[in-house]
Amino acid sequence: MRTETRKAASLMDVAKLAGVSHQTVSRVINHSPLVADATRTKVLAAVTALDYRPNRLARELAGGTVQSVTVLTTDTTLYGSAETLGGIEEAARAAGYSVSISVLDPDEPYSDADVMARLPHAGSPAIVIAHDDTTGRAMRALRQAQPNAIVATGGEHLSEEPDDKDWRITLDDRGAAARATRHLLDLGHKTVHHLAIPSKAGRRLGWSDALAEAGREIPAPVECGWGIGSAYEAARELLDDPAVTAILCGNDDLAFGALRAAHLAGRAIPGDLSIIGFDDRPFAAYLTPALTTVDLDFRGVGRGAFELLRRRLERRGNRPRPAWRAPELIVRETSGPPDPRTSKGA
Amino acid sequence: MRTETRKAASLMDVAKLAGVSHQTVSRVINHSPLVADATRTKVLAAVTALDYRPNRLARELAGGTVQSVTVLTTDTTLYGSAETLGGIEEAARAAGYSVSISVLDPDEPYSDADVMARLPHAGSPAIVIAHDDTTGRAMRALRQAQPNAIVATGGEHLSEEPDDKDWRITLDDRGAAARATRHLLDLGHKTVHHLAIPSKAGRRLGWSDALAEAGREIPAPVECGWGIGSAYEAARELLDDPAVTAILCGNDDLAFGALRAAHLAGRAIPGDLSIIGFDDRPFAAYLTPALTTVDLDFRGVGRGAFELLRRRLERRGNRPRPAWRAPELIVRETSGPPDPRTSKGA
DNA sequence: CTGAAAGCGCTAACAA
DNA sequence: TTGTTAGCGCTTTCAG
Repeated sequence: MRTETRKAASLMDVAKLAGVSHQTVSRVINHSPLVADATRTKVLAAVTALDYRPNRLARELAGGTVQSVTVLTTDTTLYGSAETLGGIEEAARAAGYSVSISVLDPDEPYSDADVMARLPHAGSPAIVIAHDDTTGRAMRALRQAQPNAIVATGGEHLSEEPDDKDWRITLDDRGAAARATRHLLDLGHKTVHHLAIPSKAGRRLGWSDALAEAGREIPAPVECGWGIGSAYEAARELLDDPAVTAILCGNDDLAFGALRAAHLAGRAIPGDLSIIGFDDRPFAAYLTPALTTVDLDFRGVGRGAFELLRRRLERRGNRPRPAWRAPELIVRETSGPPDPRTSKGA
Repeated sequence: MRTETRKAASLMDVAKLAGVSHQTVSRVINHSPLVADATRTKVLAAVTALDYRPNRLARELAGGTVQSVTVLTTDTTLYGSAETLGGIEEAARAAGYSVSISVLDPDEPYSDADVMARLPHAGSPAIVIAHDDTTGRAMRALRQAQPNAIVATGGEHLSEEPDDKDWRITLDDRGAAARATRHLLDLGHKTVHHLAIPSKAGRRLGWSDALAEAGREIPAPVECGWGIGSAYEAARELLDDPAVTAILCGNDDLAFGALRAAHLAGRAIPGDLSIIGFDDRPFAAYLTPALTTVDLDFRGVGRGAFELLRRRLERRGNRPRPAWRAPELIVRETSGPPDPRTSKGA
């Protein structure tokens, strides 16, 4: 049997037991060097005896010391978000910060005030994982209200501010998309189609960049959701056209759906159809055939975002140097030269 | 241009501007009925003018009113965890609570104190998403220290306490595993093999329950990790034995890996091999062939966990009645009768 | 209906 | 090296 409901010990309780002032206890807790060893020992004993643990709330309130971040996103399940969140949490915990999350409904038209209301108090630090319109808007709202306490990740398109780099972390998915598209072109495809995620992200831009640069026809991108199902439907339609020999997908889930549609349409991969995804999720290597895709280091970006935020808050140093992997095309089995015998159309 | 660094307005500021005491402002904010309409109007005007937003920290400190939960888990990426977290957040936000997360390393041998240190202060409420040894241990540590402020989800096996139901939410994955196994047996399989997730969860028990009940041979379960890769390796080995005609997998990722291995081994599905997963993740329906699996309502469980916690904290009512879907076997294309022509062995 | 006083648990600034 | 006095922004309790 344990003592169940005894109130938690406070600084005062420890001070009394140790026969010192509460301030001295505070010093010990905070590793101040200005405490005599003997005193420290006494205090520490009392701390142990009472199983004292500092109260984070009181600490933050009194000190004005921020030790927590709120992360705003629209989905805890979306791969990129989940990984980014994991990275933030990892770095935050290592630095002694706590992290709260608040998820926004992608379909809700939040006002600036709505967004602000998600924070524990005015001016409290936040990181927004920006990847769609809603999170983009949230980012801008926070950016206006508390320039110093906000950092965002993802979605290049979501801001036009030039000093962007001081408070945002982005992955160069635009460049990566261009490289992936060129890879397909180099393989001999006449053009590349695009299944787009709801985010009007760099991927879409990079894709058209590469096509334009190569002087190829730029087909209309097909708007999909985030999920497999939407890509499956979209691809079914797209594949009615035998001239479609290559598809760049906005993420691995879309590629997954496209793969399924291709299979059902009797298209051989990569002979009849090449498919490239984005994210390099764990399943990508285990699809049949294994998916060519772009590795995106969301976890690293999450860590970087936290570091950037911390530096702004603590006003020391400046932007951390990137400690995450740059996007990289992982060529596997779903991309290859178009089979001349099967290019029925065009 | 906005005013960038002006300190946030406090209750006092509002009070001054409205010409009332800060106490009255507090009443207005908290919707106390004991305020004259005229006063309320004045106050509200001041609130708007100053863009006042209450400080959650101060509120909790002063009132002793808890408005936040900490969620403990080992992985933000694992499907079950991510969904459960989403459910908790959803319910928590609706109730005006904030949610923090803290992730534990599955390989770290945490002491009870380590676990407690993850909370903002002694006695603060927590929900642990328990699905492996580490989270199970964390659950027990918290359970001892603050019986009223903790609720856990998942992993039936992780506790032996009989009054369990008062502070835990579990899904009957044991029963579901038994049903899935029987489904396979009914289809004509002699026995069913099992690819096990690291959690010694009900799934494993249900599987052996059903086999024992039917008087069949119970093969040794194959220990896998959480991921596709581990199942792929395990299945490759398992499939060397032609007598293996049915595999129940601990989750959909494992089923995914097994599917890939089966494909490479030249096994026709479901003719040569039946595979069943767990979770009914979005991709399950889009695998080729589509995966037979068990729908598990993690999100609902997350919501339920929060509700249960809240009731304990607010000491009102009792256990909420389950508002989540019971596990259900979704039969798709990977389960079928063994093809007599191909049962080379046994 | 409203205000004044006290205090949540802690840190900061100063004094001793 | 230590203690004292404020006060963070709010809620609670008690008087008016």
